[in-house]
Amino acid sequence: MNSLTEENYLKALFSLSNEKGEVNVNDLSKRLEIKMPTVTSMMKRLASKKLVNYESYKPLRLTIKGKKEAALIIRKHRLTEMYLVEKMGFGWEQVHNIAEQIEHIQSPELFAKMDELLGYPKLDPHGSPIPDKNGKMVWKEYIKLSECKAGDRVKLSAVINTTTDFLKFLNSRELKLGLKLNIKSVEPFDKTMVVNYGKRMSETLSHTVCERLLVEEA
Amino acid sequence: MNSLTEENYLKALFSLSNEKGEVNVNDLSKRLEIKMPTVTSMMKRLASKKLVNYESYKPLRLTIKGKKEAALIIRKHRLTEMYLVEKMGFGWEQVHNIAEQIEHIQSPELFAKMDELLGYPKLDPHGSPIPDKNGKMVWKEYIKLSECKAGDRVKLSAVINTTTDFLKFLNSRELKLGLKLNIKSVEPFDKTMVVNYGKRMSETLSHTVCERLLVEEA
DNA sequence: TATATTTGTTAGATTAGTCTAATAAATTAC
DNA sequence: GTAATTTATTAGACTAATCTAACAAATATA
Repeated sequence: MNSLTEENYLKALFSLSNEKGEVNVNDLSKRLEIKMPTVTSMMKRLASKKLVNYESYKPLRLTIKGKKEAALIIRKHRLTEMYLVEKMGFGWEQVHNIAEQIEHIQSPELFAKMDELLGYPKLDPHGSPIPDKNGKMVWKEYIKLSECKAGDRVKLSAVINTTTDFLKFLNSRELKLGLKLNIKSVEPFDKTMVVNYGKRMSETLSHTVCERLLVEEA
Repeated sequence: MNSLTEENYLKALFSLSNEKGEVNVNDLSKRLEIKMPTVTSMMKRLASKKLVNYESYKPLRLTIKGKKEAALIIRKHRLTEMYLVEKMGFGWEQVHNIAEQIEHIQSPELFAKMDELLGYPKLDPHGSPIPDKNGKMVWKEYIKLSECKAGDRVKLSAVINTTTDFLKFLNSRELKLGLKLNIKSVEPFDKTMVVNYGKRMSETLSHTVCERLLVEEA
């Protein structure tokens, strides 16, 4: 069994690897807000548990076992978020911190029950895939809204980099998953987009926002 | 903020105090399965946080503040047990270990939501009172079934000393809270009782079982 | 390429939470 | 009322998880 701390390192390493390929001690240190020497020593510990392949001065890599354990923690996190939103009535901007704690609960029964009550969902409230019981996780092929062009009609399918403030911003504009968006124009200077959707005929979205919205063909 | 470990000491001390009045280092040591020197040093820590009144060789006493914090952890535990049973479909014998973990979650919103969804329950699935938001908790005046006599008609209102095995035993006899029991006879030799209830016309209950069943006048 | 900067490791200290061994106080038994 | 037993404390060691300071390797820059 891994400690809560070890689980947090695994999860962070897993996420960073998916985000940017090679992960350094420095990257992990910044993500976890833990000093580099501490990270180095934890990497040695996780290496001794066969969860990480660690060699001095080389990029950090999870082993197959490490990836699986990380994915199963993320599974618990995302099932919890989905449960909190779907069954308890929380908003998608409220669930991260609670799930961050509940993901460490040791009880296969609890998560099996959530899964069952939710009808075995494939995606969490932010559109991210929920890894299956074996830790398998597949992202559908989305593109960023920022990569689309004027005239495109797309469906909003996932949101990434989901800070509370960003999610509150999306709430304020009634931007929800599943929504169809029409891109009216893209400002060449700053890549700001003007879109319409639902009853909103002309909403302006900054490039920063558009980069965090994942869409597919409508 | 108290650590998970500190919370467990507070909770154990609170429960032991309610069970037997004066609590020694030795009692707490046995309850937590932690050696006495460790308990002594934790008591000094909790004393420095004004949660426990500690004097060498004297019985341990929670301060008002310590009692309140302990009761609020028990509140989270019992709300969670109730939620797991009422909203997720777990059996009363399955919820203790999950609640034991979830009681440490730091999220007033989560427990407020459980409370709301449950309709502000006063009792947990075992009939124990749920402390209110101020840590106030009142036990109704129950007596042990073992203290009743032949001919009494009583209502089963709470169960105590609820190990998983005991709760499974109750399940196997269809013994649930709210049930009306008629005491047919009490064996003077070993205090075994013969009772009937529901469709069961003659069930024999050992003294050990009867001491763990709390009843009130039917 | 030599130097400066960034990144990573080693060494050593700190705190929380645990233990065992030794000792001391309190209680119980004779 | 002394001795035996139980209970409690002190002292010292250990692991997990963190830190800072110093040094070393790798990378970027001039």
